[in-house]
Amino acid sequence: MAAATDPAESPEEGPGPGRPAPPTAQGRELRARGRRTMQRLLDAGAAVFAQKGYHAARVDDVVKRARTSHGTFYLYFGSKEDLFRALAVSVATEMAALAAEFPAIVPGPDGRCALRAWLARFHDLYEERGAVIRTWTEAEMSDSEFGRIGGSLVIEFTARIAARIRPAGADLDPQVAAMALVALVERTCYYRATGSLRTDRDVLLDTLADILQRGVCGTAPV
Amino acid sequence: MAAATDPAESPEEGPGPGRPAPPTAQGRELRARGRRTMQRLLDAGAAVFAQKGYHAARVDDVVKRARTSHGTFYLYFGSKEDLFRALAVSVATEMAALAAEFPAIVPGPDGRCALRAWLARFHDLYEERGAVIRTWTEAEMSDSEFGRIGGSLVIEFTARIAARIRPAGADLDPQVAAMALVALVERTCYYRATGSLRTDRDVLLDTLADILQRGVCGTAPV
Amino acid sequence: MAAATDPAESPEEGPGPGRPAPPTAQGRELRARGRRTMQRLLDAGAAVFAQKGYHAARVDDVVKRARTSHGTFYLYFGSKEDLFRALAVSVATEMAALAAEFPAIVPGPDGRCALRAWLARFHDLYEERGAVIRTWTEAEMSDSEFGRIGGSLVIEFTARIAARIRPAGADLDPQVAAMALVALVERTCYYRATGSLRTDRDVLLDTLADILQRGVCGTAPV
Amino acid sequence: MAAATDPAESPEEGPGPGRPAPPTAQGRELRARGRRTMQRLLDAGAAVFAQKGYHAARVDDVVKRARTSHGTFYLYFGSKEDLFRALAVSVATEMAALAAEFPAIVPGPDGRCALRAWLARFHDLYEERGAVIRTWTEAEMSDSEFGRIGGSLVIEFTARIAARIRPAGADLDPQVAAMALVALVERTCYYRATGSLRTDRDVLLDTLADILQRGVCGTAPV
DNA sequence: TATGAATGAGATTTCATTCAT
DNA sequence: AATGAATGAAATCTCATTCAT
Repeated sequence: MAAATDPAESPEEGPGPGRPAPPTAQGRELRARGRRTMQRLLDAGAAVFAQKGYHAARVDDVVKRARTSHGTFYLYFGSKEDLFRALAVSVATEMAALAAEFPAIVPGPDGRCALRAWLARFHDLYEERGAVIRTWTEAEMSDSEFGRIGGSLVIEFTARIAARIRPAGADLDPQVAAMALVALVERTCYYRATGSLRTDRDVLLDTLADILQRGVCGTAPV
Repeated sequence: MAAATDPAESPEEGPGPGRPAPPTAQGRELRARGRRTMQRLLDAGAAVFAQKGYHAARVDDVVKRARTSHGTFYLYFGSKEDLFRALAVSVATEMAALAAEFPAIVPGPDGRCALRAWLARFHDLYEERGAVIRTWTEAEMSDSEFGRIGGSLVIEFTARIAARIRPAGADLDPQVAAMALVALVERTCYYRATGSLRTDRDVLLDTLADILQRGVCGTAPV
Repeated sequence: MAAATDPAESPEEGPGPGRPAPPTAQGRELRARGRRTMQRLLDAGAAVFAQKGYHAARVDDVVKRARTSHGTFYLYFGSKEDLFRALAVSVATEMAALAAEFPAIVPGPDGRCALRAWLARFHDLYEERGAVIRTWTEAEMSDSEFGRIGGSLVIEFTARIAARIRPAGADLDPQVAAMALVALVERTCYYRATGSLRTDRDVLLDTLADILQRGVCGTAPV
Repeated sequence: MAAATDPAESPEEGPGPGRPAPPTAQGRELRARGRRTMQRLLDAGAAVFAQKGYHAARVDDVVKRARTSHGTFYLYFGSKEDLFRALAVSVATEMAALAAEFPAIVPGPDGRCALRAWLARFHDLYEERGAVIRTWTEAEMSDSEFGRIGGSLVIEFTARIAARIRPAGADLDPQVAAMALVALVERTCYYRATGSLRTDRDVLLDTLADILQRGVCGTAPV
């Protein structure tokens, strides 16, 4: 025989409505040591996700690689998903910045040069950080939140590119053309990163630049 | 770079809105073997909760005592809390039935006899199933749902008793008197069950009957 | 009620016999700052235990509320249990003092008046400090040491009351009667404190005084 | 595309070399009822993998949707992976057949018409069966066996296309160009299938045909 | 005196697979 | 040919306590 408890619930410490949100250290100020540990976890996470994929990656793998403990992991990240999100947001930010600098596609050697330079930047960024992006594709299948992040990244990335394509390829649907461009560039980099495409970096970049300039402008380069 | 997944979600199998609710076997039809296993888990749960209390009880203790596995446990109960709730609801039902049969408190030997008989039934039920009730008191402190179950049990139990007390103790507040009665009877049985009160069952019952009859009717028995 | 002693006087009552006492600051001399910190921890502990119960209370909750750190907590208390014991001993002391002043239950308006005054003191003490007692009930279940403290608190408290009841209710078993009295008073205050019983303080006290005087003396009050 | 073979003809392609083949019914002769059950499992598997992805898909989901039991599942498939492989091999076969019919990319309206017709076939096949391909991408990441199957699917598919591209785009690296083509077509269909790209089917096909014809031949269509 | 960081044992829960009928 | 029940290894996460400064 029991009675109702006091309904009053920690009024001054709730970080928001709903569930109390795990007390991660991400919001707190961190000392030098803490920042180092967190960075070790981020690096280890990137490596493990890249190697095994999101689902097969074990928190145990991450903490072993970061030479720390489970307890410490959960001091900095509320969950495996939380760590992944931190990595993903960081990559998404860099990607958005890159998209903002996409050059207008114009005929001629100058246009080709600018386009190739941008493609090189994309390629190198993808080579360095693409593991997270590839993992993303996997993670999103089952998880709803990732889907939204991932989907909106593609959409935003594409929208920025579409804005630059418009003037050039007047007869193409700019949204579709931009999406096609993204598809083309992202997947070829993906194939090269995963080993399906064994080609020299410069050959790939040249080919992509050619195809894009021709495909959008409808002219052979020079 | 990823894109949004198909938002369509298993349309024909959702058991309700919100979270999908763990696929416990409690709703399903069970064969003889399954029913036996479930009963073993219920019995083991009652014993372990009684011995260690809700928080200290480990699912591991329960499955060991029921000679089965963790996997099987979660086949029948969605969580430790779920098992406890099943036990609690069962006890609450018995308690409510007992409350419904509370006799009017009236002076004289017949009234005392009926009252003592009811007290004996309560005492024996408490001795047999009280472990869950005691655990309840513990569990409710931290858990909100239990609080509601427990609180409403006390309130309902008390209300039924209050209805029977009214005619007799005209000068007492019936709600308070009923609550006092419940407090008195439940706690003395509790003290006896936990060993704080080392008294013969019959002495306890006689004393309780005396105090109640006098306290409500204001007359010495006989 | 573990013959309650002032914690300041018993630096040797460590976590158990045999083991070395934890290096807490409870025995040491404390400067003004230290005393303030310790008091903050005690206050925070009382609040958190009351709100969440013993098991659900986190050391983290306590140190956050006391605006200090984990490290500091363990400077003053050897463990979570140690903090709770400090609070419990303090309440036990007050309870023991109150029990010592329990008035003999006698018929007539003077007896009723004295009884009601004592009940009021109990009620108000319970309202202020009862949270620890309620938590106690929970902690008892799983922890053996508390069980002994808690059980002996009730036993000692009851014994003191039993000594005062004897003359009055000659035909009742005094130990049982005293235990019944404790049960009745403690639980009704509990129900009121937790919200199961929504009654005016004075109505509750009047009803309790009536029931007790009648129940023990067998006479209607005046 | 792991030189795709009809599963009915290859009963010996077990779970791996060395290990004994699981006692599935895939190699056995099946009566009408057995074939129906197996088909139900295949259909259910396709649906569940498409909806949840490989890792998040539960054997339980599959058997529920197929209205059968776990026991039955393992009568027909040695493992969850085994079911997925059966689906994948079937899709791979269709894809290989489609690749074999890729038309040479040539300038002019006839070339464009043939190209567009092939793209339409690809698009519709992807719409119908692409869920498995998308899942593949996910499964690849963590599982080594799939990695090989998936990678070789792309490689074979691309090689077949490369053979047809060579004559046309003489100045492009044919392997890279073919891979680019595959990337472009597969991903845009993917984006449309997953909802990131909301465009009319015909607009997409027209744009793709334009880009490809221009990109490979370097001429504006007509 | 104080503290942020680190720890790791141990708790709950999941789910592919096997068993017995 | 079919199935409900059982399994247990392995995964995620918690939190009282200790450490290093």
